[in-house]
Amino acid sequence: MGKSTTAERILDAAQILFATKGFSETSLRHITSKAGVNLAAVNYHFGSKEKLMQAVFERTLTPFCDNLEKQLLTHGQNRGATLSLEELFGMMVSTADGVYGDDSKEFSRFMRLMGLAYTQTQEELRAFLGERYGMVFKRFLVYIKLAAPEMAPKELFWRIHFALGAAVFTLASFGGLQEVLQKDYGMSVGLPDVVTRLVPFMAAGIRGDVEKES
Amino acid sequence: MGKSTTAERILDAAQILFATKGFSETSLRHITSKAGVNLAAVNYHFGSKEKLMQAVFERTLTPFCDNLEKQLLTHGQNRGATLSLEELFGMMVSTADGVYGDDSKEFSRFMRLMGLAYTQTQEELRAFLGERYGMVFKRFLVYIKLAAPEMAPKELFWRIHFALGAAVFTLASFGGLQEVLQKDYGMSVGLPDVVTRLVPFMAAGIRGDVEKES
DNA sequence: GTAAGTTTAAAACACTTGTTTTAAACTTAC
DNA sequence: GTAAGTTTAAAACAAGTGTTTTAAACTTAC
Repeated sequence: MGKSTTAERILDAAQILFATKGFSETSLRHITSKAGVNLAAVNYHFGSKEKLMQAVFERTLTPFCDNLEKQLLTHGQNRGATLSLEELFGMMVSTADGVYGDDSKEFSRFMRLMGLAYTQTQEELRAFLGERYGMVFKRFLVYIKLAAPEMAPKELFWRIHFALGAAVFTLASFGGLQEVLQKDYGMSVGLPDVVTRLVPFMAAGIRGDVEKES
Repeated sequence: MGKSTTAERILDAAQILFATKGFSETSLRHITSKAGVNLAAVNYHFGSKEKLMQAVFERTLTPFCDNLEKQLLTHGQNRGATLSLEELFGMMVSTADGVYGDDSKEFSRFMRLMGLAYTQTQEELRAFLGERYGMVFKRFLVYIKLAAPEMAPKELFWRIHFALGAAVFTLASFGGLQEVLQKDYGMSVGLPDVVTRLVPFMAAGIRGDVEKES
């Protein structure tokens, strides 16, 4: 365990603390003390707390997006047919799996981090993520449109955000929900369990297996 | 505008600032300066920042829950048949409508506040809300269970939270999404428009018009 | 071994935070 | 008018924040 560099240990500690307590609620002194390094080291390696936050996201978001795009291109070209919604969302899940290996705890942690990035008001961080990864997101949206071609753009727009909300909200509050489920139902669940339920929910909602009653 | 009491002006300012910036990111000095009152007034009337947060939620959550329960009881007894998911969610919408009148901006703001209460790590606030409004929430869950009787409890638990996430996320970021829709699609929508799309989405997702593929 | 880069220790900086206190002024009710 | 309650002003408190600086020690590469 002594092999990791100071910068890596800072990133590890920061990722854990950010995910569990939020950004504003986590201090640099808390991070460095958990990492077992000196306070000055964080500014030496990253420059500021803001840049440290960006580095935490960059470290795992970059390989994730690279892998996802690779998968999208190959699967999109191999078969002339369009990808289904389930296949698209499943692709994201398997990509995340590939990046995180079987360390589902780290995966869960980063998912919560993504939720916080959306929910928490961190203007600079949001700008950074948008500028850096916005294109990948938009390219993914194109595939979703292809998977639901008969739907009006306006309707699809809202349904995508409904589905996105379901995912972000659930993953962001995953820890809390886990506790409730344990206490009230006496059941325990892991993140993969939830994700496999989440994907069909999103797909069904977007596809809209809804018969109008009015 | 000079009619409102000091306590009310503090609550108003706090509600707006909490909703837009989050809890930790909003200082008491920011609140009191926006409210145009003295800093000491907040501790005089509420005791602490934590109690102020609770008071903000209590002010609008209490009438909402009271009205909802009243509606649930009358509609549940009048007809022996169970209420459908669409009817249940529609009941929440009309209850919110009744409490907030046509001030859709305040409604949207409070929805975002509810989202933050779930997402943001505020242990004391979560405990307070659970203790104070947990029963109403559970009673509502019973009606949902009756509307989807054939589903496993665990599965239903998660689908409810998926649907909840879709609602909270969408309504909370309604203002931002409206802008995007206007800019990218040249379309404008009102809150009722979105709600009428949201209710079927939630109902379809929970009911689970999904065929298992594994 | 020398130089460059890294890490630590300790302290200080300027600033913000929630909270409390003091005294004076104001409002309301009886 | 007196008393109780309210609100303000201003200041201080103790604690925590991100950031910077200093000097010394350590590691690595050439």
